[in-house]
Amino acid sequence: MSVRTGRILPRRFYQRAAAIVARELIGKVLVKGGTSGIIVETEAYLGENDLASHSAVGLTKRTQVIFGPAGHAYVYFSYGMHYCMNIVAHSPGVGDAILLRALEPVSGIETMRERRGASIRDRDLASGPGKLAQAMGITLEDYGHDMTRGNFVVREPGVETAFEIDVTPRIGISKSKDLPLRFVLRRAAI
DNA sequence: GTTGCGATAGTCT
DNA sequence: GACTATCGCAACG
Repeated sequence: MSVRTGRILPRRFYQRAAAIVARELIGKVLVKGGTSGIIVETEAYLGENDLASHSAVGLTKRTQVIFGPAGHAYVYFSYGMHYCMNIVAHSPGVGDAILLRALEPVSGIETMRERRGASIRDRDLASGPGKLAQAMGITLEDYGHDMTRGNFVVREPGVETAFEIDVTPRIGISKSKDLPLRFVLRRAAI
């Protein structure tokens, strides 16, 4: 099954504040190899002044990429068992990033099921940060990858459709938890 | 449908 | 040595 998609999002798309990029990533298509999915949930992390952000601890070996140029992948290992996928935003030195929290699978669904488990339902294949990374086969090997090149990119959707975006506080953090920086594609009423 | 909890390892203090 | 940008399962209703 082939799925029509539009152009790769250019570097300048990412060279803006994380909150704006996070909102505009909703409805775009994450593509890696033969797998792809519509981005339906993101969170913005705002750099050094945002205590919930990894960049708040400053420049370390782990956080180097967040302080680099926009449009690169920041992947980290969490809770001893999950990878989480972020894309760096804004300008070098700022430390902005967007966490990709959930996808709606589009293609390569059988590949995703091989990675996630044979009995997993489509809607649960990538319905969380750790699940998204597992379904797409994202690991530390993707740390620093340029998301405007290669076979791991974000594209415009093939067909533009109207949708609404809900904005809520971020999930699973203990600091700065009240900021409205989580963006969710609102499913059309069935 | 919901809530509660244990697993597990890298990173920083 | 504490903490974590999580998940899946088990128990319940």
